[in-house]
Amino acid sequence: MKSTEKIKILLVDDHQLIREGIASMLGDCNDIEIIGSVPSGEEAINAVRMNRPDVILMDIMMGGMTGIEATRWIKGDDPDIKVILVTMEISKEYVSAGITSGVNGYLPKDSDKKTLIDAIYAVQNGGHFFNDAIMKLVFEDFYSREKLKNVPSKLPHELTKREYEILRQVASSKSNKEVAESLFISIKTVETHKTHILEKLGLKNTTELVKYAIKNKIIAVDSL
Amino acid sequence: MKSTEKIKILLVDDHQLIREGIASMLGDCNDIEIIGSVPSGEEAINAVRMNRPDVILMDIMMGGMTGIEATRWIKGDDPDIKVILVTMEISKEYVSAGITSGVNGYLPKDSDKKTLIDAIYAVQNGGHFFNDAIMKLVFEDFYSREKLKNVPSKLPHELTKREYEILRQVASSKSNKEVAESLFISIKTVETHKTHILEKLGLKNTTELVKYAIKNKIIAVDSL
DNA sequence: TTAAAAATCAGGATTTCCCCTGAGGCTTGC
DNA sequence: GCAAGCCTCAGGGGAAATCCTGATTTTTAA
Repeated sequence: MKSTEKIKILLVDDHQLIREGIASMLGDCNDIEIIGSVPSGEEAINAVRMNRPDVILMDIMMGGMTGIEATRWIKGDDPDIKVILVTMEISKEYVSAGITSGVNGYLPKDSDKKTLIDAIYAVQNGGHFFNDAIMKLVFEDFYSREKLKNVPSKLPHELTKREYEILRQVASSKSNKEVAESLFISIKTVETHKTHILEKLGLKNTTELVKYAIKNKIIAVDSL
Repeated sequence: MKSTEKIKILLVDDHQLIREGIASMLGDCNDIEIIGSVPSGEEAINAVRMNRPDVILMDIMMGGMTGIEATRWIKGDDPDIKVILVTMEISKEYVSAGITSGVNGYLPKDSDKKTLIDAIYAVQNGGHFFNDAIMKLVFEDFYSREKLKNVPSKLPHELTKREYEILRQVASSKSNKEVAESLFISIKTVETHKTHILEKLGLKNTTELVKYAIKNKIIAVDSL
């Protein structure tokens, strides 16, 4: 990039207030130009095709497509476009997923102006930018993983042992029939158990049951 | 620990100069008492059995036994004794090895007095202490590993935008009917899309689709 | 001991899912 | 223009899931 050219920024966030806040933060910066401001990942993808930005500042949690998903899409079209994810709360899962999808930076929404501009310059120059809180988060995750190798997971006995067994199998994408065969019981019994499980946990259907199982570490997500 | 009792420290380093340097740093601290000062890991283990310290400040690289090895021994006898490793240079291997063997803190030798005392208090209160350089080191390692994961994949857009929209909604536990209503299209269309999605992604049914969506951060697990 | 909870199963009704074939309209790229 | 891909919809059918009521046996807990 020639030094005379401004860094072109695209803002993506479903809250207009946030977008305008960032825009005003960057307003008096001579080297930076905001070329677009859209409220969703879908529109971001379109905007990028219309007018290619250098750096995208994007929220993670948005109405439709997540920032992660949009990043993957955009990077698929043009890997040289830099993406900085901006988020309310930082969570380890999203940091690592973000890095895997190729984001170049990660900022909390309460970052100050200097941090924001530093981040933009850093990614524009081919580097990456993750603030201390995020590095700390990744470290804490590393620490707990290294330290807590063999800790037996305990979970509240909301469900009976049998129900728990059914839950695990159903969440592993087995059909009622397959579960029945695997446990040598009737399909009708499986159905009854399943009804009880959904009742007890306040869930609607099997898909919510899968999410419950993943959330509570009853099954692993990578089992695919 | 009663607040009237001092924190009992054991110093372990094969350089007497270092031990005395640390001792003098902690000399005027009323809450801290140095109960021992030994030049090797072996002697540290003996010293611990004679007179139990609360916190051990130990060098990593020593003549015989390393600080890592000594930590493992000591923690095997009494896991409640806190260990802070002190080192000349930081290296990723030693940080991770240290954490695995249960150290509670990790300091470079050029730490100032305040940092040293902060670290002692932190581990004494059940926490851990790793300075910024070490967290950064771990993060950079994490970053490069995560980023490498992405390089070979480089997968094209497997799904169309519409299919992603369907996928997102289905994975959010909506029924075909609900998805159809939300998008103002026919249930039959939703079914067609869904069939295509399952085909393209090599999935069996809706539960696997949910897991795929979670794994790829298309939906969040905590949306329950 | 007795009551409650858990685990098992059935019949029947209704809905939803999944798959198949086929097809019309639409935009995009060559 | 024309092929290709995408989005839309339909009919039909089999499989599966969901929901209901009701029941028996075993296990657990009060």
